Amino acid sequence: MIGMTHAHTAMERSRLVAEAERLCAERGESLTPLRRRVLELLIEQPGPAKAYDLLAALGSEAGPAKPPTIYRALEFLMRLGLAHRIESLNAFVACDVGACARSTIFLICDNCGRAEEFDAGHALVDLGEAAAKDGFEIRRTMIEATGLCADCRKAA
Amino acid sequence: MIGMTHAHTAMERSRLVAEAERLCAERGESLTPLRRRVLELLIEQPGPAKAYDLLAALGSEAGPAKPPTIYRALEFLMRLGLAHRIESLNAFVACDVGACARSTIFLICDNCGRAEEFDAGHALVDLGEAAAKDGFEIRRTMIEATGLCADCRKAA
DNA sequence: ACGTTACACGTTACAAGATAACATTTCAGC
DNA sequence: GCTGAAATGTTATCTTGTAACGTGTAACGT
Ligand SMILES: [Zn+2]
Ligand SMILES: [Zn+2]
Ligand SMILES: [Zn+2]
Ligand SMILES: [Zn+2]
Repeated sequence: MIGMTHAHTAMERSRLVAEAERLCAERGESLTPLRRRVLELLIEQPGPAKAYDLLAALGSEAGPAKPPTIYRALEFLMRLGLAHRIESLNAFVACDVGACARSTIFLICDNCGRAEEFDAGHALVDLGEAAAKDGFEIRRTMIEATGLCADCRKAA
Repeated sequence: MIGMTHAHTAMERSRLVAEAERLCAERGESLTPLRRRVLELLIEQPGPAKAYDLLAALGSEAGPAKPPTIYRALEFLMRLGLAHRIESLNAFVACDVGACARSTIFLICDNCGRAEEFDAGHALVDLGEAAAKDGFEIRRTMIEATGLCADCRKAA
């Protein structure tokens, strides 16, 4: 179900979309109406969105859109770093910090289901160095931590 | 396809299984023939194994086993930390370092597909501290990094 | 203007991954 | 032997993701 609450203010939302426009222009890619609509849907979500829920939300009177529609749009957005896939949830989120192409860190609340995109400072560097000692060259790192968010901790 | 090569020597394999026996005894859980067989299958794999490939490998003349069979065994093994799920691959591996229940780090080679379980030292601690500053209490962390393993780097 | 190419998007069909619900077996403890 | 809990078997279904091919459209060189 695609909810009514919003994770971002209207101002933040338009900032994110404007930022996406700028990035696409810079890269010579086009943020078509469909892609833009999917990005907006993602931004409006209070938390990670499932592909088939997005499909339903995209749909018209003619019924929900077909799977390739949404997966292609998501692939595009992810290629530019405008959206991320949360592997442990099979769900997608709009990038909250500005087009991370290589590595992402999410803190996922077990209680409310929200996913907070996070900048871990040195954690990534340390991991890269540790892996290098082992001969492994990291290209991309995905970190998904689960636990309790600040709000849910207060509530409990 | 479940291959013929082995990621572990026979000695390592029996050590891992013996370790699993010990852990189950300690926890009052039982490593039934089925669960043990699935663990052995995982250990024999050269890399992450897909659930349906394990099913086929489990199968008898009566055809492949049914999905719940393998998913239940995997759930058990994962609950004890004897197996891990690699989210970005929808695949499973035997634990290589001894029953990690809370957090795992994998280095996944884009070229050969192998997944190396890894101990990242301070990376996890740093992440936990950084998240705590944000009010988030981490319970479990999953890290999946992709890149080139030492072998594939040499080959290239 | 015309064909060509590249790209986005539509549509159908299917593959792959996972679980719900209920039946059956097994075996320890009474 | 009976009973209850845990493990396993079985059927059906659900969710998630892709392959393959067709259609529309705009830019490009001729
Ligand atoms: Zn991001
Ligand atoms: Zn929460
Ligand atoms: Zn482990
Ligand atoms: Zn490799």
